[in-house]
Amino acid sequence: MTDTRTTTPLDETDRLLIEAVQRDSRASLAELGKAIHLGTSATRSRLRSLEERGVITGHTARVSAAALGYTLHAVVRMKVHGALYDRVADVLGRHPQIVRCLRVTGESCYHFEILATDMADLERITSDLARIGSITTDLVYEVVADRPSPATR
Amino acid sequence: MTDTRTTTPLDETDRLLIEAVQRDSRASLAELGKAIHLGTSATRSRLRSLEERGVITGHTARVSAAALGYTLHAVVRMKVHGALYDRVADVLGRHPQIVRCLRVTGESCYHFEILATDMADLERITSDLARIGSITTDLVYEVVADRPSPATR
DNA sequence: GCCGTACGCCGCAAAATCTGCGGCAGACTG
DNA sequence: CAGTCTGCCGCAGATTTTGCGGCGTACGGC
Repeated sequence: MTDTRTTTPLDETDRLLIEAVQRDSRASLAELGKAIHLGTSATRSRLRSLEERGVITGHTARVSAAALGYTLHAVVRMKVHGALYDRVADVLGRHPQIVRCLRVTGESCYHFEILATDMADLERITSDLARIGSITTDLVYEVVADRPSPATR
Repeated sequence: MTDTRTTTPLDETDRLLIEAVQRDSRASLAELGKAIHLGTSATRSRLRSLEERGVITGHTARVSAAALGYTLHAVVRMKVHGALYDRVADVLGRHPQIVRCLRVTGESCYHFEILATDMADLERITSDLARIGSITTDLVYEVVADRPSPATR
């Protein structure tokens, strides 16, 4: 659920800070501060504020799926059967390898991205999905781009 | 391009460390160390090793697209026309709001995820894509799940 | 069995960073 | 013009990071 509270809008400095911390979330406050031309105290208070307002929702490491042993990466589109919408959450709970799930308009009701160690592993997950909707599975050759949301106009 | 160097495989401690730093990449070495039952020195050397081996590819902040002013989130599937494959990189260069691009098997050759401030903004980008392939655009109602790759079996 | 080497972890001390707080300047209000 | 509020600075103590020496275990050669 998206938080729609109305808070102070982001100023240019906030946006620069967001881009800096998207580039390297383990950077020190001094380094982040350099990017926004502020001292460490002000940088810290802005960072805390962005976190508390829900603009920054967390700090995470980007990890190579291949290095973790996932040789397959699939995109699955699904049209849910009948009234089985609430079953989606169950499936997500059962399969942490479903790393992304979007509810969308159009022909398919859901888009999934799945990581799998091999075909059997992938089929184990897709067959579970197929119990609640009709699916189309595409394999990913290459992640061409995966980048942060642009924060500055 | 995926790095396919053969390096030492990940042990259980590496995988625990990966999960810890996926949970909070701004955590201190002491905190991360607690999760893997090691001191700060050992934690640091393992973290550095994972980074150097390309297992951890970076540390980044998760940011709410809505808070940045993106009211629309779209998924676009595209079948490239003729020999226009190399034009995809150009389009990605022109539009930072295309936050994800996957090259896939099947009917569509590419999957994109696009953030837009409004319909006009979205159309500006999709019409650029439409110049190199036939596209299908779905809007995202909700990001149901977006989580890190599972590192432990 | 016994040495030599390599690897991974510990612990230390110095440097860097974080944290909480007081103070100050500019904006806005009555 | 005084009062208040907001946002930034800078300081000092606490915490964290960093680089390095040392130790124990595993492994291979002899």
